Amino acid sequence: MFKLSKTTDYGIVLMARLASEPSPEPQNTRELAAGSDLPVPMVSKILKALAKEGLLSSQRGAKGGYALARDPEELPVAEMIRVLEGPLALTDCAMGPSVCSHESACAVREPWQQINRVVERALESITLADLVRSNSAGLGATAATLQIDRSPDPSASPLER
Amino acid sequence: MFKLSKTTDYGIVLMARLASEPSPEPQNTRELAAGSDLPVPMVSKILKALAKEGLLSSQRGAKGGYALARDPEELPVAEMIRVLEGPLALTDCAMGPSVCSHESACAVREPWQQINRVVERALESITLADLVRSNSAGLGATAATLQIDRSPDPSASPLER
DNA sequence: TCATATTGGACCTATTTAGTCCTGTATTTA
DNA sequence: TAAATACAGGACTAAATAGGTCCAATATGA
Repeated sequence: MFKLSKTTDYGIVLMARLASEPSPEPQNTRELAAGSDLPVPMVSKILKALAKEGLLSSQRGAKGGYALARDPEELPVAEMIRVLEGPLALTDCAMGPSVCSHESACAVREPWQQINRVVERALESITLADLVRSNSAGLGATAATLQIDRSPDPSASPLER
Repeated sequence: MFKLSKTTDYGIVLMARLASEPSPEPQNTRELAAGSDLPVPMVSKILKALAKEGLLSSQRGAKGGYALARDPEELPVAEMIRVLEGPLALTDCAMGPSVCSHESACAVREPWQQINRVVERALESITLADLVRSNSAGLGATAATLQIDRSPDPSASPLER
């Protein structure tokens, strides 16, 4: 259905919550679940995954919990999706060579990879910090606009990475 | 897994094939399946769906088959995805109001909708004609670059719709 | 030592996806 | 008009994935 899984959706919500309430104390699973109105076991599973992949730091035992392991400004949405969802590939051929069996005969491989890059770059350019910022303040006013630049000179795009 | 279904993938490949070999004669299911190295029943199912939604015109009987119903220049990738895959919504909240039960409590609804718009616009700006063009010729050289424009003045984006 | 919390894993179920098959109907051609 | 061709519209199945639960083990603080 071309949408993110609940796991990813919830995961990003949880990360955003951690980013919006910065505190030295880690927050535990129950607190986070309650604050987001999500089932505890599900939240637990997701937090474990995020910690395993290094996006969260975890502390065990009493007073333990989870905290952001990285600067929200430096954590793109794309990376959270990759961790929770797998590689960012709209089609098989975007994952790499010789993944798709129809590769050699396929007429639209090139353009698909291009589309994939466009989407990926969009998700790469938005950080966790952007998510919580636009919420509390009003970045909603500064609309994010997209443009596909077909000019051969890529230096025209200031945000290109 | 944040990727398109096979149905959508195959569907766009088939559309591209029809666009790249423009002919007054409609092409039938078997021809299209053979040319794309895909199973006939699957191709049949997809073509039926595309015809039902008005993206292909169909002709029954001997010498029948399918043909493009619309100008490839005016057919964005986004629309093909919508027809085959459903609404273009990365998260529930992007589909519309009161679809997601967590809506009122959710802290990241706004930014998600923004991200969704960015991706959607990217897919909206690439047409079926672009797909077949970049293949045969070499639009691969004219790299599609993306930029998220955070300036409050949207008139800076020439391709904005 | 006890209560608290993460870790790692197994496990189950409902939904979706991919793919097949069959019957009916329209159209062309001989 | 009869036969062959090809789409239309279903129902149907198997496999994969997603969503969600639960438990035993380990680490930590009081």
